[in-house]
Order: sequence, then structure tokens, then C-alpha cells
Amino acid sequence: MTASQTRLLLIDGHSMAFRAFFALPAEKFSTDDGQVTNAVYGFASMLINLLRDHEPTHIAVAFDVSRRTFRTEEYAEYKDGRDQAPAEFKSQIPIIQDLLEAFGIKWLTKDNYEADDIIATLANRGEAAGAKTLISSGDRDAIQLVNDEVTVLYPVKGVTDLAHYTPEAIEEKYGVPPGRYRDLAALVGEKADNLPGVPGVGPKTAAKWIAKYGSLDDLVAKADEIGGKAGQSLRDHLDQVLRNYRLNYLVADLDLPAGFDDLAWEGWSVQDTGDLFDALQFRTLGDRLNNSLRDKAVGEIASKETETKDLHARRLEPGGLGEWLGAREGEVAVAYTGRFESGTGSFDSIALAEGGEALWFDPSQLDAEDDRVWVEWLRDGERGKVVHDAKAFNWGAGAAGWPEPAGLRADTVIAAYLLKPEQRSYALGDLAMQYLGRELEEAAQPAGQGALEGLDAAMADGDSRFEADCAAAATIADLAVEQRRRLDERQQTRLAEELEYPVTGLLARMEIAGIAADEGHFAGIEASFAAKSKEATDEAHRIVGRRFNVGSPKQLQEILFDELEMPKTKRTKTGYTTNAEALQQLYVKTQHPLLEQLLRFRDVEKLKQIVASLRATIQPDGRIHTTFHQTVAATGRLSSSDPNLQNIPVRSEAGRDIRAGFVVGDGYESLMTMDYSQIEMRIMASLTGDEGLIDAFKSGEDVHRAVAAKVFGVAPGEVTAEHRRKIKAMSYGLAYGLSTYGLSQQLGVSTEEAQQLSDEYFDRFGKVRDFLHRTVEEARKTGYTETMMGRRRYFPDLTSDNRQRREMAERAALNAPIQGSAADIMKTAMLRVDRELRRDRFDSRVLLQVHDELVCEVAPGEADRLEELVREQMAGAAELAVPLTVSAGFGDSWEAAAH
DNA sequence: CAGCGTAACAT
DNA sequence: GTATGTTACGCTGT
Repeated sequence: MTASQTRLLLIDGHSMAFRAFFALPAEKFSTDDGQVTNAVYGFASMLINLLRDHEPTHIAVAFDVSRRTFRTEEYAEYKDGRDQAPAEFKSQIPIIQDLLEAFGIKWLTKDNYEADDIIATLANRGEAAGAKTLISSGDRDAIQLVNDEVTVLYPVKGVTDLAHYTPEAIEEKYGVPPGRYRDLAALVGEKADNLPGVPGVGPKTAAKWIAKYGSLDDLVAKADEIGGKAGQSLRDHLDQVLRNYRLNYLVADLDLPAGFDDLAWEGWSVQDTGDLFDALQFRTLGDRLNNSLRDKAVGEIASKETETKDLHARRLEPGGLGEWLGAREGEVAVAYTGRFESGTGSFDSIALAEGGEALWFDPSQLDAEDDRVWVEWLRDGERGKVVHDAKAFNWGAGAAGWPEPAGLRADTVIAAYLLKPEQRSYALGDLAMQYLGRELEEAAQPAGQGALEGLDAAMADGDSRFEADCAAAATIADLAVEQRRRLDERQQTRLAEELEYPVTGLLARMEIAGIAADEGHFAGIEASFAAKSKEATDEAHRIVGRRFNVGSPKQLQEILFDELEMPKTKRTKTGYTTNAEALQQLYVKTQHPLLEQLLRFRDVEKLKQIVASLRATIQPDGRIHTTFHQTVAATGRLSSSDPNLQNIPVRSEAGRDIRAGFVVGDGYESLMTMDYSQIEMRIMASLTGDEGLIDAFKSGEDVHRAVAAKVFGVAPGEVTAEHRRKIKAMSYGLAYGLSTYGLSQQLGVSTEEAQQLSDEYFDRFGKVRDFLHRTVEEARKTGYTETMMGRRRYFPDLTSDNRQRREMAERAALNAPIQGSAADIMKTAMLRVDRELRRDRFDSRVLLQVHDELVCEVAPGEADRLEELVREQMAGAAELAVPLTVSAGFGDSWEAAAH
């Protein structure tokens, strides 16, 4: 490119932003306060590339104003049938316009016209000024503008991969010169614009015709000569084709406020782009700008160390591990690959990185000396480690016979969770992009759950594997630094370092330990559930008079509502609900014996499935090793899967029978369960500071009875069971953001009665109402709620225009600090218990956590001491305004240990 | 036959 | 009305 030449860059802002919006996942690009930024990021990224690669002297970006244009006046259905652009997209357009201003780039709109018309006009002016013109547009209409001086850059994939549409490229792709593209488009139609073409005529036929007849005009004039179905079809749709031809013409002589000279680009503002990128939490675009467009910067670029340091990576030479580790001064980042599941795992490779140095090895190939050094390094808590998914690493370490790694200074998965707890994926590649703006090769993903599978690992050849692993380790190191900075900013360092990171190690041990299962017991109850299920099924078939799938809601609906003509229940998306509550109500109304059998079937079938799935997960060691997820529940709770041991039935007699299959393991004396009583309500009492509620807890009475006594103004002894039931529902409902409607449903009373109960409750416990109110208002202002230990959760929907979304967010915001604080306290308690158990060399151990309950395996002779220890550590896990009481039980099964 | 959404239900 | 995970069914698409 000669420096003297005039080069004009024209961008269709709307269409490129739209492409970016769908190319980048919205959930990975949003600011802490919930503004989605994926389109802005993609657009900025594309813009920087264009500026760097084409060095334009003049630039303009055109935007559509609204869907209504002169084209919709001629053809009302123009661009009809498109989905409404999502709100997450629309909100990004003004930000993109701010971005352009920070870049010193002119952007334009014109009432009644589309962005493409503006572009056509400006291209025209560019031509008059002797400029070479580039048009970046995702709209095919722009193709008609292509000539020797005008090239269209059309997005192929994403927004950074752009095809160069020169006249030759158009000929090649469409079989017509760009000047005839309109003719072709008129015949073929444009789905995106809701312009139907000639049925049966695609680009191939259209191009053939145009080649033969020269132009659309000539083709139309000789339409009668064309034979075949296509020819008839053309004659039948001539009006449509001519309308398409009129509409796809781009107006090239608009009256625009900016002349060609006004489009001259002077450069980007260091200050303004910096401010905007900060606000948008784009970490690396600024550096990319500095590096690729330094000479077009307006303002002073602050000097700064380059973030992408050269990495000196090498493979371990036998016996060299000690020397390499000995040279490390800071914490060492660990990346690993292999297979990991259900409390065990095996490593394929490990890469370590620190200070620009990386070391790679296959841990199964360590020589005796390196193995000794490695084990020693893992054990040494003074040697800091940073890992991406430490829990799975610990499983592998356990399986390899290594000591439990000590000195975990950061886990980049957990840190990402604390920073953004509702994010779905914390894969390293995503975090690298999100926090560092760094692309990571696919093969570099270390294998936690759901990461690199063995097959892929085998396919990656040795060199790419080595490089990818080392790059991953270096990335983990950089990621940890950036995350620590952000956690510091939010004062969440303690939450991370003193709570979440240590919990990871404990969870790994619990998962590795697993809980013993009585397979014989499970087999027995599964058979009994299966027999009962068959009974119910057969009986249901007999009543209906034919066989059908009792487990199919769809078939049930046909039988209940069509054949038996029962009253319709609440609607679901696909019909009418057949859930247990509805069936129960139908039974009350109709007394139909089929309903009894259906309910019985559902009940027993569910239990059967639970038992069957549990049996399937019993490992060869006779134990069930669940996986606890530390980064799934946005409130801070743990979740459990494979199998989920946090939803084993407890309320029904038959359900509790399942718990009897979880038993004490060999070498231990019993199981102990210990749980917090009404922890969420106690937290509420403490957070609200409501004296009445605090009193109720301190009175020593049953708390629901005490609260009911206050509400109804009677002595605790005079509270009826009915009173107590209502108050209990109300108290629990509070923390869920209860509505009077919801309460009335729960209690089976009128909304008036529910409203009255609610009023009476709040009359007596006013501070509770104030607190709930304040929580939501505060969250609306700051954008987030906070737990007792500073765990945050963001609620962008609190200011949504959509009532349903807003109210949903309000209820969740109300619940988050309560449920989340309970989670904080339980995690604290687990660590305290574990610390004491290890300090005093207990053989007993923690096996499970079920939100407000811990299940421990008791070593012989330790029961009394254990109970005292766990009770003390759980009760002392938080200083609340009310006592934090726990209750304990022992038994040789989980069921027997209940209390 | 896999993938996906829905309904149902366990905590 | 909060927060999850698992299962079966039945539709869509390979």
C-alpha cells in the first residue's frame, strides 16, 4: 500500500454488530453489573483488525435507524418475519457508537433509509475522490457496489474472518459480474429481507439465465421463450421479481451531513478508548490497540510491561526436577491432562510454570529421584501452587499415591466462580479469553471434568501437547494474578483464600472416601419398589381397559382429559399438567380409582429409579463416590452429582428406607449425622436484628410455636397445630420471597386469609419486612447482594422492564444472602471440623455435606469425642444474634443416624 | 441413535 | 415463590 493513496473504509455497523453478537457467547462477555458486551467486543476486535490491515485514511460507519424505511412503504412485509432483535443486542448499539467516537470514527444514520444506502452514497463519493474503498458488511445487498475500486469484506465465520469480494470473486462465487448481482438477487430472492424469489429458481438457474440473456431486463422481455417449469414459474412471478429488483437497489445519492473530507481519520484517543475499555472490563483490547495501531494513537500511551512474556518451556530431563523447582521463587502454576471422575483419576501429563519458565513431564515416567522431589514438593505447604481445578488434581494425586497437595494459593476455577457465580463454564480457554484476552489452543485445556478426553489427548501429537500444556500452565499463572487483583478490589480475598480454596481440598478427600453402600439392601428394596410399580401399572391398565405407558404425561393427558373427560388442570406448555398436586385434586373431585394408581405408580417408580441409579454408581470398593460441585450453585451452596446425594428422600417412610442403604464402612464403628436446626431462619433473625424473632429463638421453645404465639397473641402452650403449621409455612416462605398468592397455595387458604396472616406476621416482626425490603432496594442500587462473608451475586434483571423477570430477580435477591450465608457458615464449619480432626489425629472423617447436615464416619472409640468436637465447631462457625444449635445422631446407617 | 426441551420430582 | 440434579418421554435431526 502506498502511503499517499486515499483509502476509504465503510462499515455497516448494524450488520457487523449483529454478526458479532451471534459469533461470541453472550454469557462469556458481560460486565460485573450484567451489561452484555459480546457484540461490542467482537465489533471492536474486527475494527482493530481492519484498521491495522488496511490503514484507511477515511472511515465511516453507518447504522440503521429503525425498521421503517422507504422500502417498507413500498412493501410492508420488507424484512418482516425477522425475530425482534434481543434486548441484549440492542443495548450494545449505543456502546458501539461510543466506541467509534473514542476511536475518532464518524458514524451516521439517515431517517427512512438503511445503512446500506448510506454506504452506497459514501462509496460513490469515495469513487469521485479517487479513493480505494473497502466495505465491511454482512448484508449481501452491498455486493452490487463492488467494482475495481470497491471491495466488499463479507464475514465468513465470526467477524474477524472476512472474505474479500472483488469483481473476480463475485464472478467466481455467483457466476455473474457484480453489476448484475441485483438481477440475480431479484430472481433468487433474499430470505433475510423477506423477499421471496421465483420458486424453483436458485442461484445456478438465475446465473445461467443472466449469462444467456445479458440482464434482468432482457430476460423479462424474453420470458416467453423460456421453457420448462422454471420458465413458467418465472412468468408467474414476474411482478415479484421486478419488485425485488426495485427494493434491492441501494440509493447512492443521499443528502448526508458529512462530506468526504469529514470522514478523514486522525486516529484513536488513548484516553477515551482506555476509559471505555475499563468500563466494559475489556482487559486486553487496549494492548492490542497499542501494539497494532501505535502510530495512529492520539495521546500518550503509558509505558507498561508487555503482558505476553516469552515462555521458556522445556521437557524434564531425568533427575532435573529438583533443580527446576529449586530455581522457582514464586508460586508455581500447575496444568495437567488425563482422565478424572468420581474421586479418582490418572494423569497423562503435567506442566509447571513460573516466571516465564515452564517444565513439562509425564508423571508416570518420573525416575526415583524426580519422584521423591515431586512428592516432597507437593507435600510442602510453603511451596505455593496455583491450579485450574485443584479438586480433580487431588483425585489424581490420591490415585497415584502422592500426598495431598499442600499450599494451594489459588484455584482459577474457584476464583472465576467467586467473581461471576452464575457463569456456566469455567474452562481454561474461556477464562483466558475472558480475563486475559488470550486465545488458548484447544489441546491446552487441562482435563477436569468435562475437559479434554483421553481420545483427544491421544490424537494430539507430542509436540503440540507439550506446547499446549506449557502454554496452559503459563496462562494459569497469569490468570491467577489478574483474578487476585479483582478479588482484592472486591475484598473477597479472605473468602477465596480462607474459605473456598481450603474447602476444595476437603471436598476432594470426601469424594475420595465415598460412603459405603449396602448393595443387598438396595437390591431388596429395588425389587420391592419394582413389584409395587408393576402392581400399580397393571391395575391402571385394568381400570382403563387397555395397556398404555403410565409414565408418559402425554398419554396420561389423553386418557384423563379426552377419554375420561376429567376437569382440565393447570396448563403447561404442551397441554395440561398431570403432576402429583393436580392428580390429588382430581381425585378429590372425581374419586376415580385410576388416579390412586397413578399417584402410587409415580411415587414408587421414582423411588425405584433413585435406588437403581444408586446401585449403578457403587464402585468396586463397595462405596459410592459422589462429586461435589463447588462452582455450580450461584448462591454459594455445594451441589452433588453422579449420584446426587443431596436429594435422597427423607420425608416418606419408603424414602427413608433408601437412606438405610448408606452404611458404616469396614473399620469404622458407626455413622454420625449432625445438622443445623433452622439455620436459614436463624440467619434471618440475626441479619434483620428483629428482637421478636431473636427472642423466639432464645426462648428455648419450639421456634414455630414461639413465633405463632407472638403473632396470635397467645401463650406458647395455647398454640394449635394449625396455627403452628401456618406460621411455619410463612416463616420459610419469607426467605423465598413469598407472595400472598404463593402462601395461600401452600396453605390451601384464600389469598385474603394469606394476606391477613402476612399482615399479622409483619405487624409483630416489622424488622423482617424492613430487611427484606432493604435487601432488594440495595441490590437494585448496587446490582448485587452480599452474604455474611462477602460472597456476591449479581442481579441485572432487577431493573428489567419485563415484570416476570424483575419479580423473579427480586425473589432470588431476597433469598441469596440468606441461602448464601448459610452456605458460608456450613463451609466454615466443615473447615473447622476438619482442621480439628486432623490436629487431634482422629481417624473419623467427614463423608457428606447436605446443605445443613454433615455425615461423618466414626472410627472405633471416637464417638463421644467426635460428637463434642463437631458440635462445638459447627455451633461456633459464626457469631449470630441467636444461638446456632446443632443436633446429632449415631447409627450404623444414614437412616439410623437420623434424629 | 444422539441431542434437546419438557415434565416430573427428589432435596 | 429460593437453589439444585436426575430421569423418562418424545420430538428433531443424523
